[in-house]
Amino acid sequence: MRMAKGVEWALHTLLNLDMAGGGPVGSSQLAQAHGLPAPYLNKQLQQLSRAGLLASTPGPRGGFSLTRPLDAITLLDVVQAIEGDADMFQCTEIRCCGRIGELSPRPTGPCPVKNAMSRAEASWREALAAQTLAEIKAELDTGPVVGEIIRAALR
Amino acid sequence: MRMAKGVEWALHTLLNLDMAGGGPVGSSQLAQAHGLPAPYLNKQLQQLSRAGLLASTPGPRGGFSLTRPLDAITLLDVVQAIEGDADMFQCTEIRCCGRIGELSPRPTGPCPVKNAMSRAEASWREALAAQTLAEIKAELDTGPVVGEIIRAALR
DNA sequence: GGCTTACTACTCGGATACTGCTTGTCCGAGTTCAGGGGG
DNA sequence: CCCCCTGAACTCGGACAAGCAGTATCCGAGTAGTAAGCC
Repeated sequence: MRMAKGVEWALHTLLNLDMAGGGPVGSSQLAQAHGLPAPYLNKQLQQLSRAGLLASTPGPRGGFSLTRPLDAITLLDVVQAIEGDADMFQCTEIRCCGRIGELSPRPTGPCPVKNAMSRAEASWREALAAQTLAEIKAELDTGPVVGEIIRAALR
Repeated sequence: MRMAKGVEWALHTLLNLDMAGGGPVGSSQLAQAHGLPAPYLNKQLQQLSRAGLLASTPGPRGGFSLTRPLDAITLLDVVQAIEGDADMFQCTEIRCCGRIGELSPRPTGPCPVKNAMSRAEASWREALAAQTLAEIKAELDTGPVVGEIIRAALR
């Protein structure tokens, strides 16, 4: 149950894109900024694009750009864009299989085990949705110099 | 980011063991109860045993038995026993790599991205720790007949 | 000199191999029980 | 009749393959910019 690395990459890349100043930035430059494999980062950015977080402009001087400010992007948006929105606990209804399944009457209500796990998962998603990238940027930002450095790294 | 099936298997098996009445039950019988592959379920039960949730008795008439009542077992105990206690978001400190890492001074505090993800994960763990298996059993239990059926399935 | 047009270079986008982990399986060490033999 | 011993069967425990999702990579489609040719 390890989260994909792409989530970490996407989060840092989104923060960098905000610093870049709005213009489109190519995936190779974004990859160089953190020493990531460019083609694979590109794949993740495409998923962010499909989710509506990024806009992609083809051609020279093209690249990816944010579609909305950081305070309108939550951690949940990014996680769902990269990982998908499937539950991490997937009930396979084993209560209906095997000898117990044969001997018991078919259950009517939903599986209580699944319910309990879903409740916990919901509070995780809630916490993710409560965090915007703007808040993270505020923790990260130590001065105007940082912006200059990132803009230089993305050149 | 899919949770291992072993968690679902372990949860149902723990509930069944409680119904069985305290005596040790072999892994093959527990597997037959839900139509699961016996050797692999055995592997999971060993992990529960190492975590202290189960006691294993070897030899004929041996098997696994609960070490404490269901109201002293939380979902978190089971998840940690099967999945391990590693964070699902693992920060690889990419902020220190690539051009940004070279141009920026080495950061002093912890990574804000990691902090934010850890906060969400903590609330997930909190929710897991707040749910005991006894509560799930209460939702599941529809009458004294069910206990009879499960005891019959484990014979 | 200005406009059109063809070309080039650069971007994204999806299709294609590779790796590590989850899943599934097997066989050996240890223990209890049962049965037979002896006292 | 009771006790001891030997054997066998059954259990857990860890070591060994297979499948699949995540990881990494490559090449093609499309577009903007540019430069040359023509009016």
